[in-house]
Amino acid sequence: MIETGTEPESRAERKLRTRRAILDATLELCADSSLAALSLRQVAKQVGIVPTAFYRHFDSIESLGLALVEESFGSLRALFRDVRRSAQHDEDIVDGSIDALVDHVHRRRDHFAFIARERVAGPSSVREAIRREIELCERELATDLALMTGTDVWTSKDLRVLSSLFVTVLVATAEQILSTDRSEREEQVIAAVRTQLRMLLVGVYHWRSER
Amino acid sequence: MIETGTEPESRAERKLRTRRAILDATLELCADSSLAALSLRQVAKQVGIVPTAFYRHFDSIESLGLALVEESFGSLRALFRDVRRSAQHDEDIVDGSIDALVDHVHRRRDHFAFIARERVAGPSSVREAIRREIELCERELATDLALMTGTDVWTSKDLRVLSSLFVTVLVATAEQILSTDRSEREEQVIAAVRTQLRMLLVGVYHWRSER
DNA sequence: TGTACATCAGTGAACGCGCGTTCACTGATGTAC
DNA sequence: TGTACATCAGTGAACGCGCGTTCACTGATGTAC
Repeated sequence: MIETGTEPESRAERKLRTRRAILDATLELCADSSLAALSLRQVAKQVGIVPTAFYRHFDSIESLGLALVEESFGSLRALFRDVRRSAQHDEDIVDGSIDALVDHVHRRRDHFAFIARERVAGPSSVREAIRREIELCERELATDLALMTGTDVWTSKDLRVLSSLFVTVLVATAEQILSTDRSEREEQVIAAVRTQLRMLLVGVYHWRSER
Repeated sequence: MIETGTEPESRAERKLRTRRAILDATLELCADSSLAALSLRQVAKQVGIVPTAFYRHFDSIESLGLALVEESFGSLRALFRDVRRSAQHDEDIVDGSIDALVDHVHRRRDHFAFIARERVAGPSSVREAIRREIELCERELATDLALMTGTDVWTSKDLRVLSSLFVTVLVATAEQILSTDRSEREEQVIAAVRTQLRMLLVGVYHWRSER
């Protein structure tokens, strides 16, 4: 088979491209409102297909939401990987983690905004899916923390509780960065979080688990 | 004027009662979906008035949302008052604060659920109003903390940052309690938060502000 | 106290609009021979 | 390679429905005299 300059697109490829366009259009529209307030027709219009063509890709807006949860947690896992990496290599764990967080929120603002919103306002199946993913992140972080601390001082239960607190602070910080328009204000948010994590680390340093 | 057994209701009183019914109906309907997904007609139907009568009380669903923010922060301020009281009188600040939080979330579940959701998913004016109220809470808490700690050790800036961290944890805890259906799971959440606050307090105890 | 008029919370018909979903279809792409 | 048929992403008309908002209204309550 002789290859011509422009590759013809197969049917499967075209379908994937449309699916991609639906996901992107939904993220874009969700920047303003929540999934629950989004209509199938709005999405179709944004994509440039007829409303009924939507059904070739998703059953409903809700199942589209579940697909977006899966996709968005790609970004979040990448963030956690970077935070972990910074904890191992950087001289300052706090600054490294915050830099990673800020960087990821800026780069995939759409994913973070989607998760932040649908985490509390989405359809219950979407909320549950997000809750599950966040718990997974907490467990992974607890495993990493176990390697960094002595198990003689920290029980696995306390590690789990600590990692949950870290995740809470990270989520809250991401939300604050998202709702911050002026970059001057963002500097303040970052400085505040830096201090908060330092306070927390002082507590961690002196903590002894009851056993 | 001779008083009869059943007091006749004045026009103003009736109007207030309908307004109350609209606010209650909205809180009830918001338990399932967000304000943005709520229609004026659904609210009117729940109240038992004709859709157009809604306009006698509110311009739009959005201004109704702003009224609910104001009302809901009545509950939250009461919570903060109780947390403050427990901090002064109880032998254990952490347990006292958590008890107050759990109690308030149970008693005004509707208000807390409304704020938790609309804080991120509501119309932008509602989000801003909630943001403002939460900042107010943080400032009040910082003032209280100033009385409890020596200002020689804590700068006012650090107190503000610390109170922001406390509020973040309280908000996250309220959200977790709200999304917890089984009471067994709630016990776990409470136990985890208790440990988290203790870790944080250890940090606070050893903290020295840079100056 | 009685009367005449003003106020205004709530009514009900009507409007044009966007919604999700159905259905039969088109025509390019893929496959079997 | 050529042909005949199958697949299926996307089309377009149509449906009944709930939406926000307009408008003229009703009739009980309130007020001025």
